Amino acid sequence: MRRKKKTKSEDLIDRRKSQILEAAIKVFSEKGFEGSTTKEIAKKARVSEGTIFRYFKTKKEILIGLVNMLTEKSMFKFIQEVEDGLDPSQALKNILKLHYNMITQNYQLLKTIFYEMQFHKELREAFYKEVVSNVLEVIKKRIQESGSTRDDVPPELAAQTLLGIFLGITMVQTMVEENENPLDPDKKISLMLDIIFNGIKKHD
Amino acid sequence: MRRKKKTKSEDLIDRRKSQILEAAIKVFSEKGFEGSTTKEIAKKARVSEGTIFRYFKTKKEILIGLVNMLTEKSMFKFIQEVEDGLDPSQALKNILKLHYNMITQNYQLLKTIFYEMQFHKELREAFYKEVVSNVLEVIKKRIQESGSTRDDVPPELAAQTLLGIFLGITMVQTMVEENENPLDPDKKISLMLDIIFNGIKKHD
Amino acid sequence: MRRKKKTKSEDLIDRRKSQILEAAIKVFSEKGFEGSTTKEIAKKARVSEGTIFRYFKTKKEILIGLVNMLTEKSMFKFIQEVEDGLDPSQALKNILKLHYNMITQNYQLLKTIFYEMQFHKELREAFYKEVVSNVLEVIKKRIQESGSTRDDVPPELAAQTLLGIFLGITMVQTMVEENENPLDPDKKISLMLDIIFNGIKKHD
Amino acid sequence: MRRKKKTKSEDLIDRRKSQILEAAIKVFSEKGFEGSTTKEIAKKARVSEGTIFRYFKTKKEILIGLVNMLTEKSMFKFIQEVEDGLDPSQALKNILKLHYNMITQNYQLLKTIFYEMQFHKELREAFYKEVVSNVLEVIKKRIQESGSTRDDVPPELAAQTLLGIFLGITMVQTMVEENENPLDPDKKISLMLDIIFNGIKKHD
DNA sequence: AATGAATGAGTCTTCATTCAT
DNA sequence: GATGAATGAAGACTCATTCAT
Repeated sequence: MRRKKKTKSEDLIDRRKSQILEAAIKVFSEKGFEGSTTKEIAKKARVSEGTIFRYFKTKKEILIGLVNMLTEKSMFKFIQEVEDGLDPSQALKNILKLHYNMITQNYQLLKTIFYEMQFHKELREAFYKEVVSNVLEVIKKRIQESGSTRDDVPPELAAQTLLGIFLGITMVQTMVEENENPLDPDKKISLMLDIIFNGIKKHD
Repeated sequence: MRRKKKTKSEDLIDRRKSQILEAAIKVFSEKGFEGSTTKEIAKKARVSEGTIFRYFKTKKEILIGLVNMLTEKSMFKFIQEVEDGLDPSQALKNILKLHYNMITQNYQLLKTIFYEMQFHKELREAFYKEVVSNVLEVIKKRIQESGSTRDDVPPELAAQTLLGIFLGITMVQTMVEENENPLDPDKKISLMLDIIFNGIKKHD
Repeated sequence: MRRKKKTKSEDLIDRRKSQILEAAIKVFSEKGFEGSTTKEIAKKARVSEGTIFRYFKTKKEILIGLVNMLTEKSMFKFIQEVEDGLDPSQALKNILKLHYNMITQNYQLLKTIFYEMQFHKELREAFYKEVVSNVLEVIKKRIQESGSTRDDVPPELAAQTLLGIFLGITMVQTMVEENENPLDPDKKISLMLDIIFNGIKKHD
Repeated sequence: MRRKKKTKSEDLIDRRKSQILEAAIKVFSEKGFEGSTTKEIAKKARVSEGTIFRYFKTKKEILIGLVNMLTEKSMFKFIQEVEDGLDPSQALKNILKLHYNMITQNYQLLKTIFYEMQFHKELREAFYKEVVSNVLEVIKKRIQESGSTRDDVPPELAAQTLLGIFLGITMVQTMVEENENPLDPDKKISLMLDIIFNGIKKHD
């Protein structure tokens, strides 16, 4: 109960925090963590610099707040909401498709978070606890229950591989596309999924 | 001949540059680009701060110098030196194994380079020209000449996928391993390769 | 009305700016532009170094701000306020006397501005637009309307000559006086004016 | 004797010094004292930076060396060499014409010297002793012996005025010409001289 | 609670000067 | 004597954080 009931002032606090975090997403996405200034975040959030420090003790805390927001705003949660009844490989495809979009859409921010994780233990822990472990768990479950994966692949590794594949591919593609001509996103994702499921080897 | 013969002073310059770059690798790897100071690099390189700027006009140039070093020191070149006669999938495995080690060993630095690429065009271009395009080319060639890949997978995509898979997996594993127990690297890579070739789907 | 009414914060800004500019006058006058440090200006203005850069984006802007201050504080404007009814040569004398004092009082600063103008286009333009052109215009007008100058002297040249004479004489006198004994300023200016009007040639 | 006889090595020293000073003239003229680097002077003089400091203890000494060179190279001496028999006012005109050219030609350098004099006593003294006092003396003498100047003008002041007039006019003209169209130099100097001799007042 | 002016530690970078070769 | 690599002090400028209003 308590969880859901909030006093007015708590509400206000949350609103202010969100306001700041929304602004931070944009600024961090565009300029990275170090490249962003609290001044700019304040401006974009239409509050004063002082206010920011009322709600977040330090600049770093804003970034951590962002990670928490990611899950609260269920950017990742939806992964668990894919319907259950589906053909497993199709379900996985759906998951991955959504996942792909999410990563694509929040690519800049995620990159910043991923990067800064190296330097800030709190951030690393928050991100792992809030995001990674969930994602891995879901994927793992899906793979297992689909029953269609090879027996010699431990589900953990499969899940990690899957997540890594998506992250990495997205990164590389972003890089490549700036220099070469981009492929049709839909075709691209289909092919990637096909590769993941069937491998690149020719089967006769 | 002339190419290889260097004057004493050229040698010295190179040595100093290396000295600074080696230090920069450590510092950048540990603290990232923005988090590093030229002062600390100087200290670790056991030269004065002024000396750094004799050899690199700006801090950013150090990072670019690092990218060039990566190729010059043939961290990536070896890819082309894998013997030709091998069974193609085995050759690819060898390549990837080496590649994997390289990425693992320089993971922190690569992450920094990848990340900063967003903000520095020169770096982006240098890295793409020196590293990415080469890697992609080699992988593509290998995949093609192996003749064993599916016809419906464009080699470019396959190559990109491969590169991305390795980068992404490495990232995820680094994250995961900090929180869980690491797997045996050899087994891990074998499995990953297997996945890449054969996919995760069960074949009967 | 509105023009003159300033909000409190505008007032404060102006006060801070003035505070810094006053300090800058002293420091620049004493040590020149390059010889001055923002640190010293800050100290003399009793603000932190950071504050300086709140009000002036760069050190150079302080110098430009000084030029604007010169006119805003009507150090030069008064030239136009000399009464009109006077005997023209007397009016000019008054003008020049005031001018002389102003130049003398701000000699060091003016020298710095003059000098740095070589290297900073913005400064050159600001100074020319704000000061020189005005001065020249006024002097020219006065000379013309006095009707008492020779017809073969183009007013522009006469005006330039006048301005130059004062600047140059002030410079030389400053130099000379350090080594020899100074003359009575009033006598000096009278004589100079006389020379300018009547020339150095003996007329019988 | 000793004065004129120089050992070989003294000769060499002088040559090196000249070499450096010639370079310094160019660099200082273009970039001012603070804006110039010993590195650039060294480069232009085709010596190493270290060599510069063999011949001049400090950068400032180069500037002082330049002042001495000015007189030694008789940039100002010629003033005394104007023929004696001439009509006095014509002689003065010649002097001033030469003077004018000299100032014009070395304007940039002189400006730098003038400016830096404020901050360096040694320089100020050197310049006054070597240059100013000479010039003043000559002009004064000329004015006096011409017998054609007004009795109420003390020769010192007349001389100072003259020198100041030329310096100042040159400065102003340089400034003005950048913004407006330049006058024909010959006409300009004639007019200026005329003004100096006859004043700007109309004589009937 | 909110503001935004003020702070000052910390950054990259420059350059006169020194010194080993 | 000459070199030019190395030094390190010093400078302009930035920005997270604080605090008086």
